[in-house]
Amino acid sequence: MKLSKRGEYGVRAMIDLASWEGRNGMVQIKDIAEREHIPAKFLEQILLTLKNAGLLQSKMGMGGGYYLAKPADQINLGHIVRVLDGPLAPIRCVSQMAYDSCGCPDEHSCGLRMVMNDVRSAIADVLDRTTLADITKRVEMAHNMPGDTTRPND
Amino acid sequence: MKLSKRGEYGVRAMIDLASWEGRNGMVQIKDIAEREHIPAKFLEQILLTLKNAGLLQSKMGMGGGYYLAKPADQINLGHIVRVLDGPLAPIRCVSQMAYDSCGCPDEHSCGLRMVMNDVRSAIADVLDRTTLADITKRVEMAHNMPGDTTRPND
DNA sequence: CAAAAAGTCTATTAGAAGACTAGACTTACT
DNA sequence: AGTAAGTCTAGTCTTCTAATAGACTTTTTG
Repeated sequence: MKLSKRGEYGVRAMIDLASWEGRNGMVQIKDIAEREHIPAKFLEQILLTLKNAGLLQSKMGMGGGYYLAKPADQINLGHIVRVLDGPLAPIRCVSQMAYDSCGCPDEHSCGLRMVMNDVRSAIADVLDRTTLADITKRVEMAHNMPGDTTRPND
Repeated sequence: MKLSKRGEYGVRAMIDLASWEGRNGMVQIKDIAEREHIPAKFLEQILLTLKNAGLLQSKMGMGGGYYLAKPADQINLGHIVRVLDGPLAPIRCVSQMAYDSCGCPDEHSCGLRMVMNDVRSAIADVLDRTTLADITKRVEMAHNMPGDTTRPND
């Protein structure tokens, strides 16, 4: 159940980009790489993928860089993660974007499928409802008031 | 965000085992392997792991086999998946059982961490609340009444 | 126009993880 | 003794991950 480095770096970069929205959001790869501690060449690939998926735009040449293709409140994390890490579904037989039979005799009465469908929904609920704007807002709040914003479990 | 084959096979096998609870729940590896279409040698390893984790018990020799170490309503899927696939957390900095710093300057105000913590909770909520007994009940119900028990998305 | 500063694109690679497979060994029943 | 189970260790083959390298294109600016 884990997010790859590509996914992690991609989301980090998008959050970084979102934080520059408004005040001329043009940002260079190497600046993001430095701030977020991401290998620049790897980040390059990731941002390109995100661009091809329509989530980013860019400008070449001096003074160029990347910027969000849409306002931060219209980009959700589900989209970003799907582009970089593939389907959210833990198992292909409950995925819409990459459905594949898991070979059980009757999907309708497959116990594993029922639960994994619930898991998929739970993940998608969180990720699809959370926009980059939501995150920058939460980060903002965490800076203002100390106290735990997360509760590690598991 | 995906479940490995080990995890998938393990859960399938446990559900299979649970369905034999009561009527002398002793089942052989190769029977499970056949019913669930799992390579027998691979399943062997998986069941052994599950046994060492205290979720299964077994008996050697003729007439032997595996059976649940506890009643089906006291075994939840979260436990099974953690044993076979490791932490549910998508990223190590929100995992209790395998915490590791993700290297961000301040975890308290890390946007990625906040969201991934929500995801972890969402996954754990589903998996930790669902027992093998719940599943066999749902499967039972699905057999009785047709109609969709799942709603594929994503 | 040349140089520099950006992004673009393709290929390669070292290592790890995933998904098995093989085979020898142990225990228990008949 | 023989057979039917589970136990345990190791090995293999393939795919994926996480980079890295390097050549190329576009744009600005001196």
